[in-house]
Amino acid sequence: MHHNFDRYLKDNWGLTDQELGQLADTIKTRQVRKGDFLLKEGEICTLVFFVEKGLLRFYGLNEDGKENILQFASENWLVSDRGSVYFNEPSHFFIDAIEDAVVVPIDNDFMDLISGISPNFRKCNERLLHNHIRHLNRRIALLLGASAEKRYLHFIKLYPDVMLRVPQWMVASYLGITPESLSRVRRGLADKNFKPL
Amino acid sequence: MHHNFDRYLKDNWGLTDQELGQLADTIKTRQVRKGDFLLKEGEICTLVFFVEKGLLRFYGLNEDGKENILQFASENWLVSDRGSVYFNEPSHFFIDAIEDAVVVPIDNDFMDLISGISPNFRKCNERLLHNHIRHLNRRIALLLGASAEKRYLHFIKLYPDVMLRVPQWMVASYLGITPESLSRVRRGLADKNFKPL
DNA sequence: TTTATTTCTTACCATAGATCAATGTAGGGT
DNA sequence: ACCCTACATTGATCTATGGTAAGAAATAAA
Repeated sequence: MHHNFDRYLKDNWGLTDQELGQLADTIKTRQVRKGDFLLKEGEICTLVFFVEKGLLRFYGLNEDGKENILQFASENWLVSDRGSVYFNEPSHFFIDAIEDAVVVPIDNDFMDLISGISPNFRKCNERLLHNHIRHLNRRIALLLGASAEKRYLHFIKLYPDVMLRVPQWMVASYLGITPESLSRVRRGLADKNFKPL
Repeated sequence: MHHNFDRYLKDNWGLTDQELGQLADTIKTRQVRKGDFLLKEGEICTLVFFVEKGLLRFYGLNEDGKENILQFASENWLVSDRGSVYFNEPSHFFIDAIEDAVVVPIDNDFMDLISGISPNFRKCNERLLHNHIRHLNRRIALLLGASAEKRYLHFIKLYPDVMLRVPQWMVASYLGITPESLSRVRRGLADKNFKPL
């Protein structure tokens, strides 16, 4: 089962139905249960994961052992330590499942296969990378210059769906604050009669 | 004068001397004086700048009008709002010169030209993008989980050269703290007999 | 040189967010 | 129903960093 991935290949990587047919056999899915790891610190990340269903997180540990969530990935997102994949280096990060999930693991062979089959795959991939960079830049700008409340408001506007599916302490971790602080931020907003959704 | 850029084309974008010859005419340089802007908020960024000489900064303004420096770029670095270039969107950022500088502006035509000439240009560019993403991820992880002092120590280890060429308040802006705080952090380190360099 | 201008430091106080501890609440399993 | 575990809230206090203001030091300008 990988309908989402098929659609993704068409919409984002510019494959035709016919090209898709050629790949059908090579596409496997992988079941992941809540809490399972797809990547641990120190390992070399060899795969990019497409999220067919469920919700994953990409995070690191700081020196005090606290988790810092860099990215959430729900349906139709990619998640990976691209640096580790590309440079064959041990990763500093973890990937695990927040909900039971189904992912499509994409390895370099598969990438080569696609780029052989589909002429504009490389361009589409480049577009993804640029988009990724754009998001990271925005995130950095917010971390540098915006208060916890502003970052929270930005987050729920950008990822309202994720917001509803992850525990609050993970949102806090993504925002770079403690769960207690996030709770107070929310309280503050509620007092100013702010209505999420 | 663009020796650095020529070497860069060979070392990082895999061009041969011969291929380089074909491009020679199309490569122009641009003088920039301290304080001059290469990009302002609201403009669509159409160029990627290679820094032949000098030092630039890439930064944004938060709602209070405070500058948040996302990146410094000294000799042999690229600087640009890639998101704006790629998606033809108005940029949220500024690029200006911290020192008098010489840059090589790279437009999309030039990119197309290179990718026509050099077979492995696309791969090399992809490598750059991945490297960029890797840096941004590390930066985010630090902003989420490390103290001002840790971030500062990381910065001077990673960019000792930049450290010596920019005013301290810009380093502070890069770290996401005030100049006063950075001054105190440095004092604290000095008291613990920390010796930079 | 003298005078401006910018940058850096220091001292004092303010505040956002952290930490610790207690309580509340909801869902799952038995 | 009960207990258990995970999560969220709240209060009290603490700490890192921010804000302000003043002065020192460096740099540029006159």
